[in-house]
Parts: sequence; structure tokens; C-alpha cells
Amino acid sequence: MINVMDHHMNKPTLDSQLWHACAGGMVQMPELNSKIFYFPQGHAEHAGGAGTGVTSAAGFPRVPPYILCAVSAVNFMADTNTDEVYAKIGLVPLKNNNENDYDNSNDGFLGFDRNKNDNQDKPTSFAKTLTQSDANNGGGFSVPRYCAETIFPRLDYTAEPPVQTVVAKDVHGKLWKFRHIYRGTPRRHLLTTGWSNFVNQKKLVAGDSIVFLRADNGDLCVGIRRAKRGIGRGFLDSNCSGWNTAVAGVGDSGKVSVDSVVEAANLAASGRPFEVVFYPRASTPEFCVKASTVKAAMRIQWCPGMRFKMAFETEDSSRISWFMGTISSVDVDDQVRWPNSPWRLLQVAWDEPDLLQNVKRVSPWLVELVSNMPAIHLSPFSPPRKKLRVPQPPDFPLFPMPSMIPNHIPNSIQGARHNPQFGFDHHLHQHHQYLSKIQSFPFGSPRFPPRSIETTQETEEKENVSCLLTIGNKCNSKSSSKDEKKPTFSLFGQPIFTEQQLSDSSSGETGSVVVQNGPGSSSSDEASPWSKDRRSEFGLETGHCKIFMESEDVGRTLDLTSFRSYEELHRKLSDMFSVEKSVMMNNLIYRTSTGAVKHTGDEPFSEFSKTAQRLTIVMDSGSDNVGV
Amino acid sequence: MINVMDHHMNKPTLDSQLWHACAGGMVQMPELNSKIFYFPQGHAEHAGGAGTGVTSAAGFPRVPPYILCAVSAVNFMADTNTDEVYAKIGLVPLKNNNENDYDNSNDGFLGFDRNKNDNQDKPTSFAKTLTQSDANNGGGFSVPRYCAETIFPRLDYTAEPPVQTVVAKDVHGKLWKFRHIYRGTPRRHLLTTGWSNFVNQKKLVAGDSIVFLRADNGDLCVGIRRAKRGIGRGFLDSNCSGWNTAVAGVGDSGKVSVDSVVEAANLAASGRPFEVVFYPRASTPEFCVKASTVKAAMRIQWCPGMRFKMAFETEDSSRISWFMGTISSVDVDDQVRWPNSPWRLLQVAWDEPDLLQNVKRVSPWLVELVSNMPAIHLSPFSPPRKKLRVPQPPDFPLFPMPSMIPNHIPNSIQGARHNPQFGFDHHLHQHHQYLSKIQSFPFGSPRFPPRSIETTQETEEKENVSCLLTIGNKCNSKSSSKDEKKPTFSLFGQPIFTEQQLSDSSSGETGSVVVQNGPGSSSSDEASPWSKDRRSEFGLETGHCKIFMESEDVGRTLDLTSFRSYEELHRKLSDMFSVEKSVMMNNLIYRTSTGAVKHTGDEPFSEFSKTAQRLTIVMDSGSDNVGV
DNA sequence: ATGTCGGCGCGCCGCCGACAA
DNA sequence: TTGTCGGCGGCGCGCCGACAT
Repeated sequence: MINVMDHHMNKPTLDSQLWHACAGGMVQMPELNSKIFYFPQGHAEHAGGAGTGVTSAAGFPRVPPYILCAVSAVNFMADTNTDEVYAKIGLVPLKNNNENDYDNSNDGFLGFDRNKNDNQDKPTSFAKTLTQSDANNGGGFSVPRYCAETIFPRLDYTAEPPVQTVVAKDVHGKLWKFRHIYRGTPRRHLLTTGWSNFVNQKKLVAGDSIVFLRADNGDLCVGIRRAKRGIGRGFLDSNCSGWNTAVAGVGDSGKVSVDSVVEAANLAASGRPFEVVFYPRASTPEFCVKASTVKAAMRIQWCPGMRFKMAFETEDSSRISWFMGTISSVDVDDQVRWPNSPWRLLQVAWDEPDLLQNVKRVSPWLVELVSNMPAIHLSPFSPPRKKLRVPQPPDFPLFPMPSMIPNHIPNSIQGARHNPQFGFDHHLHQHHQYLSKIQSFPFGSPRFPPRSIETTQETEEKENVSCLLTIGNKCNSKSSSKDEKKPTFSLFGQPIFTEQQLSDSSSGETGSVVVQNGPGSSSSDEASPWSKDRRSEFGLETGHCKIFMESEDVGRTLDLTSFRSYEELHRKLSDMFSVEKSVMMNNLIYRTSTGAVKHTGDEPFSEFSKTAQRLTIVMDSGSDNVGV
Repeated sequence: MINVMDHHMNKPTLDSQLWHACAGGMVQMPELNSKIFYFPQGHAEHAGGAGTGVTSAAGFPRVPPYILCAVSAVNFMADTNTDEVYAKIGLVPLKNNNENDYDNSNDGFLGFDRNKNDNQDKPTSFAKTLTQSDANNGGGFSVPRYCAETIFPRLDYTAEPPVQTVVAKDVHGKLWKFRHIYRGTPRRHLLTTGWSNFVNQKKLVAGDSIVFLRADNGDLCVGIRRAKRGIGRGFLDSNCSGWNTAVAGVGDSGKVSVDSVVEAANLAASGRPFEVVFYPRASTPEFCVKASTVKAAMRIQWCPGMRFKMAFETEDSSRISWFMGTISSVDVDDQVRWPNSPWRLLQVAWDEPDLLQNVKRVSPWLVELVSNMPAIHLSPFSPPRKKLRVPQPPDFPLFPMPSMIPNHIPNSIQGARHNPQFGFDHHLHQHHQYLSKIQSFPFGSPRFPPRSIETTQETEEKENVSCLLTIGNKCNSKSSSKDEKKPTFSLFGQPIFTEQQLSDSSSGETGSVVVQNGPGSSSSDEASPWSKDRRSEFGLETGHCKIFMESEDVGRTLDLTSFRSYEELHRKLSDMFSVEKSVMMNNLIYRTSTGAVKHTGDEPFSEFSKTAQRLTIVMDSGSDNVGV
């Protein structure tokens, strides 16, 4: 797990898989040697953060709002004291900020990259937010069945009681032993002896999350996600005797200092190599964004009224949810301080404004255009949705420099209107036009490729799209007409209607996921049509199926034969794609390439085809009873 | 207690009394605005220490071996983590290193200064080295009776059991509560509830010492003296989870870095103000020594064969013991690196070499000349003496620069002989002559004024001598003839013979202490001859007696009526003068000015005169039975 | 006078099944 | 399926006198 020494800090770098498991499903780290745009504005936001009292930066240098860089190093680190993960990224500014030749360069992303079509499976991991009982009472940890059965070593259930010792390695490589027992009525998995010590040593409290991960080499690893404590990052400021207190500068517990941001920005602006530290769980968007993603996003002609969706991590960090919204305005966040900056370019209005009160502005590359149909809640029949943990932008202007005059932006922009702050507004088209003329941004494919209504649904399977889970567009692309009460789902290109949709109003929000199975490896299925000689269709390993979501190959495979129940499969998919649990568990339809179609929990798992080489999963979040 | 903020470190400075109580009885700090000699050699020794692996100082600058400085600041500090006390001393180099006009300046010392004749009593304090039981078992602390009765708040013995809560303030001003109970058979004082917590929080172990002090304002304070852990100062290097590890530079836990010594030496040599940090418990002699003390010491014509005594702290830091020795050689410690340096000028041979194996060389101002009578053990009849904690000089040369040529010392020194290291030797007289001619050292009265045989015993009482406790000269000054088996003790100028001495061989080592009492304040003695109208003799306050040791007024007074037993008086005197316990408790004779003479433990205390205005204490460490 | 020991009581840590959501 | 609770057993902290030094 500990494999590389970072000679700068003399601290070991971390296994990338464990790092990403701790960082969460939203985090994407730039790939080595790829090209990114560095946003000093975002860096400062990351350092100052919300509520940390950084209200002015009189000494902040005059630097461009975005700087094209090559990624010279990515070190995955973990804080010695808190186990918090962070990354040190080495960056080399590139001369041609315009970046016209980027297509020949590597600008991919490591980690959970929806654009990457590598067959590298995300390692099996599971995150659970600690309950009061986990953190306080009796020193035990209630292990969710999925975690125990898929991540922990297999338990010998013939013993009475079934019990074993599990050993897990933390981010520092330290081993922790836990007594894992399966007991109680009804039976459940528990960690007992050793757990309390772990909680005390790691100073865990209810609300913190624990991550279990089965690494590729078979090692069981354990990571920590600290719950956000109130405003800002006051965690280490609490009177926590026995903890090391702040260490100056960048690094352990010091997070990112404003000084280090100024230093980085200066180096970047002067074209010299520099280094940034990124805390993935600091509730701040990445300030190093893949160049092609940014360029693709800026190719869109953003304008008010556009409908979009955006992914957020749930408050307990267990899942990712998508939220719908409408662009209310397109204007530069701080035209004076950061003229022409695309950072948080979009002012947005959310369909669920109470949950996203603090998110007023977002950057274009974080959102994905959808149809401008009216949006509805994802799961109207499921229990009240978990609160969402969303980035908390500062409620004060960052580095305001009111006396400054924009240095290379003409104030006479046509169509400027109703911007209360600057007296003008970037109308979408004009803004884009401006950006392209001024050479503000080169173009490329965005991280979440914006799709217009015309290109949404019926794209061919081979399209290398970045969609993880597309919250359903109500209508099938071009056939989408406003009043149709029976939206179609794409299952092998054939529409599927749900009973609910037939009887329901237009409030049903739907989507579909397709999973394609490889040859089954269960002994009973060895003679299936998907034997080795037929695997050539997808070139899959035995027992793996190719996963399609909404008719699109997302570049993942699964061995369906390894699941013993719907629950396990649900869990695996839910975890693999970080889909919000309530959606995943309640509103799925499975259909395999062998023709078997199943709705969650209907019949025993054995009846479901394990021989399929592809599995289509249709999600209907607006209905509990789905007819097939 | 916390009264001044040190703006440099933003750390509070410490009450001087508590600081000195923690520092130990040997420590003398220079007074503000006084003049001192700064010894870079000693500073480096203090930083490098014994066994810390500082074997070379190739980068150490060429600076004079001693630099006259004015003391611009003295800050008493305590380490945040360990409670270790240290001092930050601001120094301003003085131009006239020769220092001919020093007599008009203030060069006194704060703290336990034997030369100062102020009547400021040393505050009541008590130090105890923790036993295994104190540190480990049952969470209790066995409080020595003296500490409980003189330092703790008065206990209500009518309660059953007598119990109270005592609150003590540590060096940081933090309050600690202890349950103080008087119980058991036989009765004894114990700290129970709260003690274990204190031990754990302070990470105390058996061998560490705790200091209780009753401050002038009545506050009870508690300090810590860490036991030396093995060689050097490896205490903080141990795997002590939860402790902050080293912080670079000078200050908390970092002790004194070699770099900081180099910096200080450079500043000093160039005449610029600088700052040094001194850890009084680092087993290194002070490297900032009162100018007059150094000058007085260098006025002596040191030569081999001279007899001297030197004070050391006992290993458990509870007492101070004096050791006798003979000067074996007088030569500069490192003539190449520190030419002409008086630091550790004297090579010595100890009467008890096993206890002082590591002390090969000492600086002249640390020793006091005595008669060259054969030396004997202090307490041949008392239990085996405690091991002594003595400075551990490095067993390698400090900053050797063999190629260097002494810069302002002529190599042609007459009489140089039998120095194996340099091929010459500073014979005493010549050495002194040389020093005075070269103007190496100005002259003044030494810290322990060296006394020749001719001036030892019969000096008049008013002489302001620095003697704390003179380990007995066997014979009465001029009448000392070699074979006399009945040495005399000075009690009001009259010789006293002990039975033991009458029958014993010449192995009896003796000394005498005189305490002079003020008017007794006990009600039964109000009509005593020492009533108010007669107090004019010494101008004492009611109830105080003047203390004389060996017929010499040491500038202290005591209220004899405040003692209820010999034990209490013993303890008080023992603590006040830091006399080694075994000596103090076993070998004292008291004689008051009213004629009462008592030997330890003979009769009830009530029979002893409390009306005396002076009390003479005769110490005979060679005898248990003393006839009067 | 005080260091060390064994006794022992009590509080709390932590393991358990019973419930209920 | 799993969160929370009360029960309770066991262990160790810490208070005690006994006894020795």
C-alpha cells in the first residue's frame, strides 16, 4: 500500500485506490503529463474556504484567471494526524495558454474518470457513516451486510457463532485488528473487539465515515472521511488534547495557506513550475481542471433559461445525487478582480433551492445540459432524501479590488444587461463569442459533455460519453413532445413503458442504465451460449459482463455470477457508480441480453439469467411498480 | 503567577520563584543589567551536550572564548509540552572586554544568590522524587510530612479522616486539584484523587521530581523536574505517542540547536545584541557567568595540588552535595579551538572519583579553595550516599580545529610542561600571571570566594561571604596542626569537641552552621531578654533569628517559634540551604544564644530555647553521638 | 516517616440479545 | 437489514490499611 516515498515531505504516498475511496466519488485527479487549467481564483477559494475569515487579499498578485499547465507530478498523501487525504500536484505552466495543439497530448484523468474506457475495475469498497451506536455505545460497529459479504474475508458460517479477526491497513500502512462476529437475533455482522480502540485512536465521532476497501492485492484497507464540523474546517481548532496543533505552511493540518496560494499564483503567472495542494474533501471544486473539459464546456453557448443537472455528494458522502437547475444569468463572478474568468461563470436557480441555498454560482464544466423539461424530484415515493453536502462558496467576494480597472477587457460589451453588480450582463452567445475572440478558451470535449436536446437519447452505444448515470430525459430525443404521458426507456433500443407512467402525471423522472454481461462462470452455466468461443464480441474475460447505461457503454464490466442476490448486485452497482441509494434500490429494472427481465426483489436471484453478456438496467425513479 | 507576556515567542514568562524552584538549587541566573561573561564554548557544550553526537563544528565561527556582555533581558519560560523550565537571556556585548570599570555597575545575580544579602526569604518549596508507588501504583502520592505541613494548606485534623482538596498551579498557570488525605496506620499524608490524572497528563515516571511551592501571594504551585533519561537529552526522542516531536530551532522541545549557538556567537563576536537560551537542567554549567565571579576566580593563582570543593546536585535533584578534590593540572581545555579560554581550565582529581568519573575538567569559578587537608567522606556512618547527578562533559573534543593557530596568545609561555595534549602546561602562577598581563580577565570577588588556608575559619561574623555550607575544615585555621584528633567547632567562638572525635580517627569531616534567632514570639517568652527594646542588635522582626553558619552571617533569618519539632526545623534548614539530607538529619548540633544546646532528636522540642536571637548549628558529619 | 504490597470495591468499558424501525 | 437500548460481566483504576524499612 505504501509504495513511494515523497522526497519533498519525506512522507509516503498513498495507494491511489485507497486515496480515491477516501476522497469520494466526486473527485477526479488530473493524470500525470496531462494538461489542465489552473484557476488561482479557485485555489484561493480552496485555501480561504467558506467561513474561514479570509475576507481580503490586498497582497494577492495580479495573475491571469486561468493558466494552462502540464501535470508534472501527482502525489497522493494522507494527513499524519487526521488521515485526511490530500494531493500534491506538480504543475508546469505552458506557454501557449491558448492551447490549440492539445489534441495530441495526454490530458486524461486518473481515478474515477467517466471518459476513460479502461477496463480497470474500481476496487471493491464500501463507505458507511458512523451512527451514534457505532461511535459511542458499547464499542461495536454494525457492519452492513454488503460490506461484510463483499469486502471482508469470507466468514465461516458453520461455526457458532461465526467469528473471525479481520485485519485492515490504514492510509499510513498501520494494521488494525477487529473481531468480526455474526450474531444476534436477527443475525447481523458486527465489529467488536478492536473497534473501540480504533474509534478512540482515530478520534471518530458519529457522522464521520469509514471506508473499507479490498485492494487489488487482496489487502483489506480502511480509510476515514471526517464529517464536516460546522462552518469551515475548524476540526483541528477544537480543544482536542493530545493532538498536534497547527503546523505552519502547507501540509499536515495546515491545509492550504493563503500564502502558499499567492506563491503558487506568482510562480504560475511567471511561467515557473509550482506545486499545489488539494484537499478533495474541502467542499471546494477542483481548481485544476482537465483542459479539454474546460474547453468543451466553454464551447457551449451558455444562456439564461438553459436547463442543466449537476452532481453533488450526499451530506453523508455515501452517494452522489444529481440536481436539476436553470441558468439564471451568465456573467463573470468578479469582473474586477478576476476579469474574464470562467470560474463560477453561471448563476443558477435550483429546482430544489432549499437544499442548495449556498450554491449560487457554478463553473460551466461542472454542469451538464439536459432538456429544458420541467424537473421533478428523483424519488417522490422514497423516504425524505438525505441532506446534501454541497460546496459552500464564500458569501463575500474573493479578493475584491474595487479600484481596479479590468486590464484587457473592453467595457463596451454589446447586450450587457441587468447585472446588478457590474451594470452589464454577459449574454450567453456574446459571452462565448467574446471568450473565443479574446482567445480566452480553446475548445474540447467537456467532462460532462453537454448535450442538446437533439443528441440526448438515441446515440449509438459506442459513443465514448462521460455520463455516469443520466437522470432520465422525459422524452425520447426527437420524439419528445411536451404532453406525452408515456415516456419511453431505451432497452436495446426498444421503448419500455411503466405502469406508473401510464397512470401518472408528468411528474415521473426516469433514466436507464445498461449493464452488459460477459460469459457466466457459474458451474451450472458452463454450457451457456456465452462460452469462451463466443466471448469475442466484447473480448471480455470469463464471467464478466459489459455495463451499459442508457444504451451507452461506460467502459465497465462485472462478473454477474459473483452475486448471490439482487441485493448484492444492487449494492455493487450502487457503490460502483455512487448512485444515490434510495434511487438505486427502489427503482431499477434489470434486463439481460438473454432476455431475462427483473424488477427489484421480485423473485429469487437464481431465476435471473446469469448467462447474459450484457445487462440493461432501467431506472424509473418516479414509480415503484414497473411493468415490463 | 503568569504575569508577563514575552512578545518574542508570545509565551508567558514564569514566576521567578517557581522557575527557580524547578530549576534547582544550583542554578543562578544573571540579573537584569548586570554584566556577565558569555562563553561560546560553554554555549556549544550546552547545545551539543554529552552524547548527542555533535562531534564536529566545522562551520563554527572564529570567536573569542569569552565575551563581556550586559544582560538586557531575562525571561523565565517553561516548555509547553514538558513543563521544563528554561531561560531566554538577552545580551549586549560590551566594548571593553577588559572590563575595568565594572565595580560601578550592577553585576548581581537573581535567585539563590549566596552573595546577595537581601532578606528576601526563598519561598517555601519542596521537591520530591517520585517513587514507583507514586508513579505507578494505585494512583496515590505519598506526601512527605514536611511538605504537607509547611506547604499545603493547613489540614483540619479534627475531621475523621482529615481530608481536603488542594489546588496547585503549574508552570502554565493551569490549575490541578488533588484530594489530600491524612490516613493509614501509621498516619501519613497522601494525595489520592486527581494525582493519577496529573501523572498521566504530565507523563511522569518514577524518578521524575515534583516541586511544590507556596508562592508569596499564597498560591500553591507545582512544577516538574524530569529525570535524566539515559545519555544526553533523549527524552523527547522516545516513542511517546501524543507528544509533539521536535520543533526546529530554539525553543520548545528543540532545546538549543547548534545553529543557534553559531548565530549567537557570531552576533556576540561582532558586538551586536543577541539572545541565548539556557536550560538549567541540561547538566551543563552556565555559560553566562557573572563577570565579577569570573574575574575573582581568575585572580587566584591556580596550581596543581590545590585542594578545593565543588557543589553538585544529587542525582535525584533533592539536595546539593559538596565534593572535595585536588587540582591535578591547569591548562587550557582546547588550546587550538579556544585559545586562552578559562572554560574548564582545571583538570581535577576527586576524593571520590567513582562518583564523578565524568567530571575531568571544571571551570575555576565553580570551585572553592579549601585547606589542603586530606579529604574524607561527609557521612561515613550514614547510609550509602545517593548517587550524584553531575555534569557529563562530552568525551570528545568540542569543535576541534587542530590546524588553527591561536590568534592572540603567544605560544611561548614559560613553564609550560607535561601537558600531554599540547606539550605544555599552564603552571598555576604563570597562568595567572599570563592572564593578568594579557588582560584576559579583570578581577573581582568570585562566586565562591576562594579562601586560602589563612583566612578560612575565624573571620568575623559580618563578613559577607558566599558560603552556604562549608564542609568542615578539619582544623581551626591557624591552629590547625596535622595530628590533632580533636578538631574544634566554632560555637560563639568557643571550640566544641565531640565524643566521636575524641575517640575516632582523623576521618571525621566536620563543619559548622550558626543560626541566630530574633526575639521569640511564643507567648511564654514575651518577657525574654530578646524583647523588642533589645532587638536593635540585629534589627530583626519579631520572631526571627539571624542565621549564622560557621560563625558567618549568611544573611538569612528564621522564626524559630514557628517550628513544632526538631524535624520541622531540620527540614526547613535542610531545604533552605539545600544541604544533603543525610548530612543534615544525622549530624547537627544546635546551640542558641540563650545557651540551649541540642543534638538531633535528643529531647522534646519544647525544652529547646525559642527565645534565642541567634542559633548556632554545628555539623559533624563524622559522628552520630556528639557531646556538648 | 514513608515505600510497597495485597485487598477490594466500584465504575465503566464493551459484549450480548432484544427489540423496533 | 440495522440502529438503539438495557443487561451484565469482567477488568482495571484507584482507595485502603498492613507491614516493613
